[in-house]
Amino acid sequence: MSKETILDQMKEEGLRITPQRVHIVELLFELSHPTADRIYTLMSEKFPYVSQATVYNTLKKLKEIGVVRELMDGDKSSNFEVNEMEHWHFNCKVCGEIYDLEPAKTEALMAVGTQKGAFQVESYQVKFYGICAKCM
Amino acid sequence: MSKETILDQMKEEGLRITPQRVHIVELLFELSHPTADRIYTLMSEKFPYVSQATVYNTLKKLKEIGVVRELMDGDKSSNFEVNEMEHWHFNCKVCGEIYDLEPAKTEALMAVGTQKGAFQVESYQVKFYGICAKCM
DNA sequence: ATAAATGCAAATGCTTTGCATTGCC
DNA sequence: GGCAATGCAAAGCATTTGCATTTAT
Repeated sequence: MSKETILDQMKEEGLRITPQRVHIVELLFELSHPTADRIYTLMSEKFPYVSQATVYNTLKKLKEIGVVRELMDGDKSSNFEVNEMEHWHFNCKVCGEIYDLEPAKTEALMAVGTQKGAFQVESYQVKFYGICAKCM
Repeated sequence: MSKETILDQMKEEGLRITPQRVHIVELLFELSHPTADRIYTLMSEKFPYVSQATVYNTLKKLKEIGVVRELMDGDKSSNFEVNEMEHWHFNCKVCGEIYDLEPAKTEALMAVGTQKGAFQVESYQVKFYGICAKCM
């Protein structure tokens, strides 16, 4: 997915293309799993008067139209990423970095989810925790 | 794991056994993946002056000594469970209920986590989202 | 006796909301 | 021109913290 694809998608969904929104999309491509606050901080360099509300609301809309995913990890603040092809995540407990991993066969996972035959699985989330190479 | 096991574990770790804590442990066995607030509400029936701080702090300590697990799902408040044998979860998006599932072969999952040979995986989390039988 | 746990209230941190103003389409 | 997006401030919610009092050991 490219910046242009996302902007097109936004137009299709009736969202307006503002300079702030364009820059949020750009930052989503430049950064690795940024938080809303990290985006806000970097936004401020280019748009000194940008508000957190704009960042949060924009990310929410982008999530709603399906071009952005939110990675939620409880008490910590959410991380965001462009909704590319499916993948899993590895969270380093030392540096906090989030790494992308190739997914295992999804059919196998879905089968687990559907065990007992009573669950209509729409999605699942797999997250690994540990220590990354840099921190070992 | 039984209530007594947990209380023993608490003593071993130097935690004091108070009536409030005993009841929190009992509720953890009676309820299905309760939130801190749900525990607090039910606590109030038996201990009208219990505070949220007591519930939150106790759950935190129980987590620290490893007898309780916290299921975190982002913006929503956390759910808690006794740390029994490993299992996965299914979240129903209609009723919000959390169901326990048998885990698939963990070795396979660990292997995915260790792909690229650079991650020391300590734990992982698998969660399914969808609609449960009751809600279909 | 003493160190930890409790209850209360205030504080925190992330995110959302209300509202007047601005600016895309 | 009309309606959505912005910026600002205030509100919301879950959770944590400080502190004086109580209580388990």
